[in-house]
Amino acid sequence: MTLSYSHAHQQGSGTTEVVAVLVAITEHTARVLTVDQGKLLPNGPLMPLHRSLQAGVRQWVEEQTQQPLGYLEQLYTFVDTNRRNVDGHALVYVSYLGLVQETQTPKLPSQALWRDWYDYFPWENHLDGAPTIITSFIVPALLAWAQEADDAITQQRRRQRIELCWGVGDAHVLSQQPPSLGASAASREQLPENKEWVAEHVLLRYEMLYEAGLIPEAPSYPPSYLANVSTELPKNWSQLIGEPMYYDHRRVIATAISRLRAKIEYRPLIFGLMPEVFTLSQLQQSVEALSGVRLHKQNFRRLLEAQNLVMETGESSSAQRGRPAKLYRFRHDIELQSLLMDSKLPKRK
Amino acid sequence: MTLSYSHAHQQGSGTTEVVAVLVAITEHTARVLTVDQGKLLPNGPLMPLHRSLQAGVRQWVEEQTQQPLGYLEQLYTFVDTNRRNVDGHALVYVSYLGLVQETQTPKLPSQALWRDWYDYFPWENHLDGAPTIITSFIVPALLAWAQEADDAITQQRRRQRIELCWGVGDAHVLSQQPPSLGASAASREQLPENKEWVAEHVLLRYEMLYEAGLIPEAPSYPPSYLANVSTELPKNWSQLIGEPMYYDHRRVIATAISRLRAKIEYRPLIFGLMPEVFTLSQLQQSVEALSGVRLHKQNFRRLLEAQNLVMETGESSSAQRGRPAKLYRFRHDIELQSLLMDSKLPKRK
DNA sequence: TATATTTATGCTCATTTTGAGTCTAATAAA
DNA sequence: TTTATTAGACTCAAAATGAGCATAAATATA
Repeated sequence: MTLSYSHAHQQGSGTTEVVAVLVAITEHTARVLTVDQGKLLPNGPLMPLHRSLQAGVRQWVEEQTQQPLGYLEQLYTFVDTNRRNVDGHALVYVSYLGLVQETQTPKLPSQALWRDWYDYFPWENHLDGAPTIITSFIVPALLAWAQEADDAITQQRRRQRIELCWGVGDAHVLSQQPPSLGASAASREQLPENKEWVAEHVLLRYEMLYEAGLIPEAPSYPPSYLANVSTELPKNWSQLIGEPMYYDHRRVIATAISRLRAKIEYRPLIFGLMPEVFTLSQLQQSVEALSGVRLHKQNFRRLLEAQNLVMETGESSSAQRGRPAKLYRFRHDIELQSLLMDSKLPKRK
Repeated sequence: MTLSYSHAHQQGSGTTEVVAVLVAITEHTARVLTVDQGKLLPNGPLMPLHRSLQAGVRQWVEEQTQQPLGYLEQLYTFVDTNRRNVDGHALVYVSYLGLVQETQTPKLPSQALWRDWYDYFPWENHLDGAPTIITSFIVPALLAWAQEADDAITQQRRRQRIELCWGVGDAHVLSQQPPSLGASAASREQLPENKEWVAEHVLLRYEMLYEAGLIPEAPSYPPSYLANVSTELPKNWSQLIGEPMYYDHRRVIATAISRLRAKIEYRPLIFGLMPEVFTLSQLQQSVEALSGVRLHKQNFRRLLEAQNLVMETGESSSAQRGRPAKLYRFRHDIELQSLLMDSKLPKRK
């Protein structure tokens, strides 16, 4: 692991760093801003001159990325015991989620780069259905990991976790359930009867892969237990499993996506990512880009209308092929309400 | 402000501290564990030997309070620029929420003390209806604060915030709306028509009081703007507004209550606060103690049943006066599911 | 020009969830 | 035995949800 310019400061006396996950949506794609060839998030030490953590984040982000950032929210605080200051104190880093409007993407410095966030989490993109990698490789590998546990209770618990996190059908099925009595009826029930995919469990899924040693950042990667069972990682596993990052920055992104996907369901955060005017379809596509799943169009509109968050501009857009869409803007007069009010989104289509 | 034993360590080179809000429910009352005469939360510096933040919290809490703690979750990270180490770095403190089971309350050291959390937030207890202090003092004082703003827009925004945070009737009413055309119909609508009290907005409410300079911790306390208007704080304001704490520890508790009230709606956190066996009424009372509002009994039970989180023990309890209640215990076989599954609670009665 | 294709938008309908009420059961205290 | 009190079963209307059909207004293509 090479030390990049952006964290060469770790030699000093400070032990606190801020790290930002900046999110924007361009071309219907959710992106995060990275530095150092996509291997790091914008970051910097908290310094005595900073009057708050937010101030520290804003200063470093603007310096490293020339990006004006609007909404900013604290995510989580990590400790990295592998990086210590001169006194032996471990590095503490406080992560933030920031939202950037599509239009506000000016000249970036050479080190900064917007990356599709699914480059880091390929399994989280269900816009065109569930990725095949889940059922073909991830779940089998995880089941091997479950089987590798010492006691039967841990094994069962791991299988349950796999089931709930990855929305796969009965874990019993996948873990060789003995053929039951009513053969015909039973085999019907053993069809790939998928459970629910919960979009906001991004962090749980990442942490499970990490724990199982299936991603390069994990200390136990590559996993040794696969040798004991019939499962095997494919040759191109390192591509399939997404791009690795330095330190735990990929986990920080997972935290950000989780938070964003969860919060967008009941707070109109999407405000912070849209341009001034937009069509309802664009709005929906943006939400879909974040959540990674398709939504039911009519219900999406019904909910929007009920919440009274947007207003027609009177104009319409013929940018697309079919019938021109009305243009809308957010109602800034209810800005404050929107921060407090619950505002739900429809379930997936 | 006196320096207590528990933070005499601030002279060293470390800049990171952990602070814990430990919550327990005893006698149907939600309590937090405090040290230093109820003026501080258990806290301690993060040291090089700690392998994680959690480890640091557990070590300090157990040392200062002899309290075994189960569930532990990170809350928020603050910076205190008033406290700095020898190198001039501001103190960073990471706060945690911990849940303690009622039964596990052993001998406390002399400095540790369980306190009713509504001692610090009297306005948050709506178990016997909305406290009179809200409409009689808090809201009038806040409206005076709104009026004190420079421009009309800020004034209106503040009134909106007050309305949404405190569930008071139309801000128009309280802020002298000009008499409308249909006098009789209008006066009807201007009755104390209460809006919704949102239990989980604890932090927003605390921060508004802080911003308005109405609580002792605020730098601008006591507020000067009250002289300009007819409103006046009562003599015993300092008692009415709850007990102050050192630093921002009261804000940390507000953060904890907010998180707990919000999360209990969709995660069965209440697990971590109950004894092994309990009646459904006890369970409901515990939830009510946390949320500060009464719940609809029948709907509470319906929801519990739907989620299948508890099972009958077969026995029943005649501890109370009326009909004996069946005893239940949590289903530990679905422990993991419960961490993931959504589990909602009914709205208030 | 006619027709298929796209996209936007309005409307319906069955089902589930929610809020709130009534009624019965089983005990202790009076 | 009566009364107060708490537990717990059942009902019902209103609202929210998930999923579909139908129509409108444009573009692309035959």
